[in-house]
Amino acid sequence: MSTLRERNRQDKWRRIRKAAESLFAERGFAGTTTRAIADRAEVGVGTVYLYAKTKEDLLLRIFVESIEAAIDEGFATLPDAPIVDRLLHVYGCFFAFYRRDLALARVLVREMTLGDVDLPANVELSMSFNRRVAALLGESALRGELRRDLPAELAATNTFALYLISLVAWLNGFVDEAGRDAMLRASLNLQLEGLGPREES
Amino acid sequence: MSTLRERNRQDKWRRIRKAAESLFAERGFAGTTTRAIADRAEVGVGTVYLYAKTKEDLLLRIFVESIEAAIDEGFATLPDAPIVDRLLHVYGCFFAFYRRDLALARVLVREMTLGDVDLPANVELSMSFNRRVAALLGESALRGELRRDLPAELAATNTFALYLISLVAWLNGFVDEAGRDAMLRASLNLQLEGLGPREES
DNA sequence: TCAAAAAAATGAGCATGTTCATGATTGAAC
DNA sequence: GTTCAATCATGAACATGCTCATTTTTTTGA
Repeated sequence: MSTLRERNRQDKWRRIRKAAESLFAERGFAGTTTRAIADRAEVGVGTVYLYAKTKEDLLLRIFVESIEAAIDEGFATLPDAPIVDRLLHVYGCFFAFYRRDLALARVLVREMTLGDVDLPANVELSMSFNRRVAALLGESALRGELRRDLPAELAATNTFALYLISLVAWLNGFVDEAGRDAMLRASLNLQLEGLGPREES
Repeated sequence: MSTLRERNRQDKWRRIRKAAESLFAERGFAGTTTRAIADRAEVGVGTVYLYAKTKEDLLLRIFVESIEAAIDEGFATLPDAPIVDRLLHVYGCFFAFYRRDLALARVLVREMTLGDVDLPANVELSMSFNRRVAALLGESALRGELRRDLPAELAATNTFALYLISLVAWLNGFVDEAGRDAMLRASLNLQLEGLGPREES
C-alpha cells in the first residue's frame, strides 16, 4: 500500500482542517477566505479544493465528526429520569455543542438541513440518530411509560421536529437559552399528552 | 407627496422584480447573475442593490408576498373536515406553492428559516400564520374535537414543526410527494393522539 | 537506477456578488 | 425660471470562491 502518499494526504488534510477550524472561530465563516485557509495551512488554494468540494463542504467535514461525538456523549450520559428529561438531555447536548459558536452553528445547521444538493448530505447520521431516539422511546414504551403500540421511528422524528424548531428559534434570536429549553420541554410534553380530548370510558 | 420620485421607484422595482423572477425561473438562483438581472431590468447593477440588500434578499422580497397569497388561499378554502385534514389542507397550499420550482423552493426555505442575520426575517409572517393555525385549533377545541384546555399557540407551533420536517424531507429528495403527504398525516395524527399510554379509568 | 506513468499540488486567472465615488434627477424655496 | 440641496442611478473597481493548465512528487516496472 502507498504509505508516503497516504501520509502526505492525511497531513495536508490535518493542516487544512486545523487552519479552517481556527480561522472560522476567529473571523467567522463568511469572514474567512479560502486563501487565508490555504495560507495558514501552508498549501495552495487549489489544494484546499482537493479535500473539500466547496467552502461549505469544508465546514461540514470539519464539524460533522464533532457532532457525532456530541451525540455519543448524549446517549452515554442519559439520566435515569422520565422520558421527556431523557430527550431533553440528548437534544441538550446538541444545544451545548452549538452554543460554542452561535454564528457558526447557524451556518452549520443551515448546511446540514438544506445544504447544496450535490454535497454529501449526512443521511447516515440522521438515520442512525433517529434510530437511537426511537430505541429510547421503545424502551420507555416497554416500561409502560408510553403507549405499547407506539410507532417509535415516527415518534422519534416528531420529537426531532420539535427540537429543530426550538433550535431555529434560538439561532434566530427569538428566544434565549432558557426560553429555548422551556419551549422544547413544553412542546415535548404536548406531544406526549396529545391534542385530542381526554377520552372518558 | 413625491409623485415622480415615487413612480420612478415603483417602476424600477417592478422591472427588477420581473427580471429577477423570470431569470430565476429560467436559470435557477445560482445560475442567475445580478448583472443579468440588471440588464433585463434595464438598470445599472448598483441600482439592484438599492432595492435589495443582497441577491438572497431579492429572492425573499420577490416571493414572500406570493407566499402570503398562498396562505390566504389556504385559509379561504378550508374544507369542512376533521382537524387533521384542515391542517393538511393549509400546509398542502405551501407544498403546492413550492412545487412550482423545487430548486428555488430549496433556497427560499433555507433563507426563510436560517437566512442572513441582518436580513429582514419575516417574523410578522410567521407569527401571524401561527396565530391563524392556533385559531383553527381553538375552534376545533371548542367543538370538542380537541382538548378544551389546549394551549393553542403551542400546539400550532408543534404542527408547524411537523410540517417543516416533512418539507425538508421532500426538498432533500428523501420522500416523494405521496411520501411527504403520508408522513405529515401520520405525524400529525401522532401529535393528536399523543405518545402517552391510554389512561384507563 | 532510471524512465515513464499516475497522482497530487499549485496559483494565475476567471466569474460574480457587492461597493462607492461620481454624476444625473427631482423637489422646494424664492 | 433659477438655484440648490436631497435623493437616486451608475458601472468601474474590488473581493473572493473556485477552476484548470502546468508543474512537482510519487509509484511502478524493468
